[in-house]
Amino acid sequence: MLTTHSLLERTLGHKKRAIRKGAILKVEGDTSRQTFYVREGWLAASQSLPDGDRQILEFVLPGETYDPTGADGRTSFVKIEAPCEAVVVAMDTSAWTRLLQDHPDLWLEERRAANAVQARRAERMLRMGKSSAETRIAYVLIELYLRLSKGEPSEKHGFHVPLTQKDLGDYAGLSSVHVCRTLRRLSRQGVITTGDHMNICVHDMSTLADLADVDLGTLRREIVPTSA
Amino acid sequence: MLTTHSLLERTLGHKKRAIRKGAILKVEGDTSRQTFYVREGWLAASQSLPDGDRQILEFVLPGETYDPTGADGRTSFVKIEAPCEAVVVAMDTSAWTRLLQDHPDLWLEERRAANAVQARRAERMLRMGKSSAETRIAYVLIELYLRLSKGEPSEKHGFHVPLTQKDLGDYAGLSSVHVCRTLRRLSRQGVITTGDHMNICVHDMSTLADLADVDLGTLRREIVPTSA
DNA sequence: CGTTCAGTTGAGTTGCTTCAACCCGTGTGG
DNA sequence: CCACACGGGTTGAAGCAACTCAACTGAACG
Repeated sequence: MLTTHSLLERTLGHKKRAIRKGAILKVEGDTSRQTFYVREGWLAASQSLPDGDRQILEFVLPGETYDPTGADGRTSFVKIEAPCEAVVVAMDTSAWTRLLQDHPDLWLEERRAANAVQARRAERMLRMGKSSAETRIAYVLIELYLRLSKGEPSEKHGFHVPLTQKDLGDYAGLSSVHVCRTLRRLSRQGVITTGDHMNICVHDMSTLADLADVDLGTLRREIVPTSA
Repeated sequence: MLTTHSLLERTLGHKKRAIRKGAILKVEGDTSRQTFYVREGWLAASQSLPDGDRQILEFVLPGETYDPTGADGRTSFVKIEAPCEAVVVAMDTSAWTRLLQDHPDLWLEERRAANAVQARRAERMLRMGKSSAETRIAYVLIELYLRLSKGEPSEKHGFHVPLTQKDLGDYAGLSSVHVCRTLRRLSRQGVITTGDHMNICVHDMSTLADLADVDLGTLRREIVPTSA
């Protein structure tokens, strides 16, 4: 089975670039038509209001690609930055598109990944529109956990989130102060513990799932692309 | 130029179905793998919380297609309903996918449409996360106006929204009561007037754009697919 | 040892929600 | 033909969740 990963490792691996924390890979409104593939670390795709408020639309995790092209096929309207150190491959979108058209397997895989992105945004929007801060944070933690553990459930449910609480707030639609309060409340309830630098350990996954209004199995099938 | 519209009108037109207002075309979690093409009227793709709260993710307008497939390639996790009378073509997603692979033009067109969907969700999420009710409503009105007028700016800026205020609220992330208050405020300010059954007329598009934190030209290029 | 950056916590404010009442146009059945 | 119910819109009042502002802590770093 040809996967995005194996193909890119073979053919484009030499183009990889190390990215510093806080680096901006692409600004809103430029026309360079790049598609990004993340090998290590995370990227954040965000959009901002004139007053500077930022909404993070998507985190791009290791092994994922992100094509920020807008509806005119030329311009990208999102900003892409690195919330932590990362290693990425930046490739020309038209080359990438040709590659996809030549490899139906790959195309299907990317189509599913795109569906997963849609589904994640949908779930997050649902909670941004209708749910409390506790539900939003619980959902975001579960989403990240599922994506990071890619269907291989670990025993400890511990994972590292290489983000500040401000970043997390910009993803969940909350202020950093309220992210802090909400994490503290979850931790006081014994659902999670937080370690240094946003190391999060989930102690009671089923309570967290309840808080997030989520069925774990269903959500996994919905938002984590299956390579099957 | 082969377009989705012309192709579907020729080959699939006979499969069209008339849909009654309030009809549910697809429930959350089914596996029927249908892609919808809307000829007349609107469809709404929504997702709900266990307690019944609903978030409308996308309106599907005449001439648009919508594929609700999730990340596992089988199941759809969104509900699709008709907020008003509609005429749609429901086709098998795998047939549709084959069609796309056989027609690169079509594929590109749909890819751009998908990019536009992403961009619209991004803009809406940005405002749901960071903006006031006034901004959210102003944005939604402009989004719908741009999509309905498809790059052909009309003089009068009047258009019909076949939705209840509850529907609009479920789209913008507000209660129906607050949608009402916000529309009244906009109308008191002279920016819009509202007629019977949600006939909306924008009198001061530039003020509305300011309220929405939007640049009209940029937004059009971003969220309205170009057939060029 | 001072500075900076992220997290934590308290106090006060506000914007949106909920609840509830009322209006109006439409449909419907006695 | 009138009575009534119903759905959707409008408005007021009250409550609360999340925000802002601000002060403090601790860790990291030159």
